Amino acid sequence: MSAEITINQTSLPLSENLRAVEALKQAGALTDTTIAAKLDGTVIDLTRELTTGGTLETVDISSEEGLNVLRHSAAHIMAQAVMRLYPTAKLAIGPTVENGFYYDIDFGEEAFSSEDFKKIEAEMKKISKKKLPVERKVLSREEALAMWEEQEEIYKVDLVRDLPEGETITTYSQGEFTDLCRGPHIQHTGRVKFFKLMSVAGAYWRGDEKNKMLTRIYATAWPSKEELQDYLKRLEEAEKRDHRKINKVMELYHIDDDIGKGLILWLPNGTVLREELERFAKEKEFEYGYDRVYTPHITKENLYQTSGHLEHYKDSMFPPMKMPDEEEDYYLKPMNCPHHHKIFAARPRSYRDMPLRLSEYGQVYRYEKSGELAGLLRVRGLCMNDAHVYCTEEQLGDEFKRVMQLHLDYYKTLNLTNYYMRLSLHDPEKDKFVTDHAMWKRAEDACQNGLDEMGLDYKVVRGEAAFYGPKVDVQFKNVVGREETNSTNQVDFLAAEKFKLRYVGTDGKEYSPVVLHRAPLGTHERFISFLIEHFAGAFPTWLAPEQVRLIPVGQDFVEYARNLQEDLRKLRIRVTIDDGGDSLNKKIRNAVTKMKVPNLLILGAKERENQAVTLRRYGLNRQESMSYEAFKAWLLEQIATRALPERDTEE
RNA sequence: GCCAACGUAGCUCAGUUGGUAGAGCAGCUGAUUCGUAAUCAGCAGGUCAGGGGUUCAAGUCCCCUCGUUGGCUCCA
Repeated sequence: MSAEITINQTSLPLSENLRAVEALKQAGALTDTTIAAKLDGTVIDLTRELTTGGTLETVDISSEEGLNVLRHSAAHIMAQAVMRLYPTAKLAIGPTVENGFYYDIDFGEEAFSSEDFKKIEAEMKKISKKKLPVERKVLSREEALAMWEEQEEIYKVDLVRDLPEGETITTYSQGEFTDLCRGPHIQHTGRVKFFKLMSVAGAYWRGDEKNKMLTRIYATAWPSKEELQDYLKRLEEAEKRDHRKINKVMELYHIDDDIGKGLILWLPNGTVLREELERFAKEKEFEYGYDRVYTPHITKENLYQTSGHLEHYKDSMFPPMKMPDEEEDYYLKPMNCPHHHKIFAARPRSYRDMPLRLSEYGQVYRYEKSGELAGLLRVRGLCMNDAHVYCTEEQLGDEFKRVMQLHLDYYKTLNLTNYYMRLSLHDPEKDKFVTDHAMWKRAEDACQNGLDEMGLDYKVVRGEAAFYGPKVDVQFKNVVGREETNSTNQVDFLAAEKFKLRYVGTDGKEYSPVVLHRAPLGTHERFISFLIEHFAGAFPTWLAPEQVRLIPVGQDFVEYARNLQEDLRKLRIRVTIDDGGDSLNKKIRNAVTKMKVPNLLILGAKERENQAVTLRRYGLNRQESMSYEAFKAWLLEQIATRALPERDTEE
């Protein structure tokens, strides 16, 4: 027996309708496993939810979940199309991901590339047109194994073998195609009409480097043509904001083959961004009671033996430098921590020194694998907004919160909101972590309580902690959807032991300090790549490589412009004059579309007579005439307060 | 590092079945001196990433190297 529940809107949660299902069930009217709910024309099999014993109240199929079902079904259709065209291919897994889905496939000896997308899409369209009904079957473990073994679907066999005892094994079939799947699925293949194969990539079976590399096909699917087109349009728009694209026009940095991949040459414009950020950090850190230090870029081997980095992270360090007349090797430093620890240990410390906060924009080098490098996002030479806070265990909670507050200050000034916080705790099962569980617990509580007391949202991840302690990472999603850690705040109670860090307490006895590692502004490289995309290159005045551009309407007014330029430069304003032969229109166009200069001053007879300027700000439609003195005051205020750009329309 | 794709002028890209390189923008020169998003004309610019091979002939086909991109793995 089967039943269908019909609702009118995709966006409407199903819980109310599900209540009705439950009522029917209790009345004994529904006993079979083929109950389906109709979701805006798309029929979804709710069997899984109904048969796994969970209460129906917990199943809230919002439109987003409906999309997932659609996409998962699209993955099946793609797999079916692939099997028709490549009968010897072996299927692995095909889950949904944000905005789409993928399927991992072993094509064996056959070469596969995006050239083949067209014929797969054509075959998928055929399958869709046939409106093949999707059927669910429950199999015993033996039946399932026998079926996949016969078809030599080795990955499916592997998957079935790994299913936990007692798990119901289900398959979904459409036409000649059957796949191992939990469901739920749409009722027939005709529901999937709007899809596009996006890219092909390699992926290790089960995500393990030692396993065979399979071919992963990424694709997207949507309920309507409009939504599909919208999505593709959004991707296109996002690509325009890609920091590598904007860099080409704004000339911020350069990577040169002769210098090496992942090694950044900062051009004058990019250097301004670095220096302004650094200035900002110095001011903030001064307010928060940090002391600045400088440390060398290389160090003797022994230091990294002490720190444990040579043991844990040797692979991502540049190889050692052999010295002709010294026995010990030198390394380029991959992090600043040990250097700062040595500053702490440079003289005896007392509780009166605590908390000691040492900060540095520290240059480090990491030998990232070549395939992992990406523009400014992943590089081999990076400059870190680093600092270490040495405090007593009693101070830990407050210091932790203070660091988090510093993060929030930065984000507020830069108008960053597209992030989430991730609290990484240790996994007691794994031996990667030190064994002092009481210590871990105290440190983890300090973090968690700190976050809670500050009312911050965060996600807890077990087993992601550093080997020396728990941490809070702030994850940002960049414009093309890649998620990266941009800031970090880590508790370290191992450093004291390793580096023999001690302070004398009020009772004259020696104690170990707790160390906080923190980098709210991450590294210049990654943070700036993120800022370029965040502002789409149209930086606030305080950060903009070019803060003001003077545009005389004709040659007669160049001299007036020069006078203003000279005056503004005395105020440390980054100002240029466009005195070229272009038309006024062209000059404005250049200033707006290329460097996205936040402030343009149009200078002609009117302005010169009144010692005035006409201000045209980036992103604002109106422009304003004012006295030069008034403009200066306004500009300095903008810079001093690190004012955010204003916009007339959402970009 | 692995899988795949790509690499033509500073940038964005054309370049048919192999017959020895082309446009727009940028640059330079000249004219224009302009009041709010591209003034006109001319000039110059390339060992087609590098190396090897097939061929009478290679930007086009094959191999290797380097680099870039999308993923995977990694990310102190």
